[in-house]
Amino acid sequence: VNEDVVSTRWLRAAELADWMPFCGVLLALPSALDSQLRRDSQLSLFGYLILAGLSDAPDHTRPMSELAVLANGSLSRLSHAVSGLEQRGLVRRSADPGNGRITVATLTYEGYETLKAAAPGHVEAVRRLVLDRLKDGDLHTIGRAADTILTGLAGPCPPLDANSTSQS
Amino acid sequence: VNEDVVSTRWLRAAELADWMPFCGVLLALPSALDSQLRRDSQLSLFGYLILAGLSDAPDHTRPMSELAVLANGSLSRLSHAVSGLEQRGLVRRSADPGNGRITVATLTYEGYETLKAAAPGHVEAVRRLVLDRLKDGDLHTIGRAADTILTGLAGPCPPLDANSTSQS
DNA sequence: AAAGATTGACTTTTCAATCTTG
DNA sequence: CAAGATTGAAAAGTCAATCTTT
Repeated sequence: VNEDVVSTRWLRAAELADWMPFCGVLLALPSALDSQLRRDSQLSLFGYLILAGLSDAPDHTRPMSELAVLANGSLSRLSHAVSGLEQRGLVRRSADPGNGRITVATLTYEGYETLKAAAPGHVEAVRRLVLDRLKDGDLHTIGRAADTILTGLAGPCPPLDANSTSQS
Repeated sequence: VNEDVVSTRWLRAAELADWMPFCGVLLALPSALDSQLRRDSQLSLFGYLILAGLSDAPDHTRPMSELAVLANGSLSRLSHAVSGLEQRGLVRRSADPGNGRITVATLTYEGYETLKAAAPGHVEAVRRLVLDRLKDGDLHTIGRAADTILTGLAGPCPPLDANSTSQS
């Protein structure tokens, strides 16, 4: 019993049986949503979230760092992505009048139209791939759980060293 | 009320409130797991899944296409990734004796050792970031739901055209 | 000097084209 | 010609270094 399968050695079988499909969804669902958006709207999922994040804001405008959090990406990733959207005329960048070190991004008219055009297809995909497949109440359970997980993702994940020296 | 926020126009508020954090986890959790593995074990999450997939197989050997499914990636992505692992001596490729068009990947001794060394830290991260934060039963609910979603991800996600012409 | 953001170099992923075997 | 797999070029993402404003 000591030369067990590595991937299962440290997770109990019951945990593993639930973690593995979840992990699969984690890896495969974003790709699927991304593909749909690219195919039907020439927009990445990240790009979509950027436009959506701006559309929610007063004046369709937000500081970059705020937008990065909304779109679940690093500031650097956002900056690169916004450069692309800006070149396509979907977003405009400008310095915040009140604070020179803040850059705000603003949704252009075309950006808004692009988002409006992309939304139905994206939401349809979310329904078809996720919402419609869940049993009643599952979405809510998942939503609450996700909220909790998200909180934990803020802090770093320290390496394990002297503390949990698991026996072999 | 007609110039509503685009991102919320097509999902009911209750759905959105649960979908948004889930979407956040979808985007941010893989990165977090990836970072931990890269930092502590010089392995990507995808690379880890490849090694883990092989470690589960008889003779530590699997056809590429089988491995691609296990690791939740495309064959092309797998091929590139295995090239990297092969150069580092963690995996070996060879033609299947029984069927010349099948390439099988085999875990080397070093690959197995690398996986063994990486596993505790990875599993610890999974616990810390996910499992420990879930309420009793939530993991199982999520696991079942994920299984269902995964099934749906197999088929394509057709574009929406003449069918669901939503009113504005 | 720290916050906010950008940049460039490097790595990873994707997409379409290709190659090889059955 | 279809299945299994690889390749190369282009796109996207990550990381560390940098720049500017406070």
